[in-house]
Amino acid sequence: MRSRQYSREAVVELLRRHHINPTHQRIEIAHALFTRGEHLSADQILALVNGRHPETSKATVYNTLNLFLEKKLIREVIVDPNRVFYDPNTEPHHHFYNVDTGELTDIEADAVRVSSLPPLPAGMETEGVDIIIRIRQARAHRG
Amino acid sequence: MRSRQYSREAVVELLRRHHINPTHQRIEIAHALFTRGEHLSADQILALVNGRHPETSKATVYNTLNLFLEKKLIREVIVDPNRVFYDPNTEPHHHFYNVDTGELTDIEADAVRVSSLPPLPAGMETEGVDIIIRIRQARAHRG
DNA sequence: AGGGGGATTAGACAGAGTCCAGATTTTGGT
DNA sequence: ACCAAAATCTGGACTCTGTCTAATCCCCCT
Repeated sequence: MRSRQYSREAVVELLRRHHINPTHQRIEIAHALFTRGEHLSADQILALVNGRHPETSKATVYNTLNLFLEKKLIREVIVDPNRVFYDPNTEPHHHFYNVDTGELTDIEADAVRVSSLPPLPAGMETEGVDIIIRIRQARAHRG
Repeated sequence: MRSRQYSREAVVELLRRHHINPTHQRIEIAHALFTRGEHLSADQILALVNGRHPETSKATVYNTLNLFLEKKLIREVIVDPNRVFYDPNTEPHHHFYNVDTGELTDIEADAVRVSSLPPLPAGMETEGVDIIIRIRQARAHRG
């Protein structure tokens, strides 16, 4: 998933597979997320897509990201109180969160084993398990 | 931790133990959190504290909660993109998050076992591990 | 060419949280 | 008790993320 290069055609294909009508803006937004392969905030995406001169409005970026979420093309990561990160990697996986820098790093799902999940409340089902390991510069390495 | 009754004196004692100067407002805010024993948002706390007539400003509620966090009297739970929840339980534990209702429920730490933590990036140390199990009404039980 | 529906837009709006400068309370020394 | 200094609290303006709305645009179909 790391920073693979996606052609515009490949992105169109990807959108189609997820039943998303591939418009210009949607292609650009998906392209930004998938070729970067990184966790990006809506703001960062807005900036990326409008690199040289404005092409896509704020409203469209938000609409599109929510559409992508709904169609399960991407995932959201809620870890920073200030903003949501969007993650092009929908495989089950977890995250390191650097509390000093705000940087997010993937942890492969099978690098962590969670045993003995507690019983769910009656009539409930699991939608997903998020594990966030908050890390920081070790004391010995700090000023 | 569930909804124990705290006297004002007990709260003052608690604050002192955490090296927090116990002012009126701080006592009221801590009292609200600890006798409820629940996850509350800043907004909910503001409303609770100002029950009958205004006593504490929004700025003070935010300042105080951040002070409590710093002094590790409480913990924050980041799970809802719209607001932060403050948790009076600082024992290691995890959460069920009902995505339909926004309700948070504790999971005792030893009800979950995480084995084989991946290696941390060099020079980093763990600050904490948050596990959030997102749950919803099971299909069979939905409309 | 004309019409219809989905997509996009700018800008107003909403809500959480921060900042600031002035007012108030607390503290400590005498 | 009194005063000054320090700490705390306050309202209100402000910022930032995200949503809403009404108008416009674009594209396909006939």
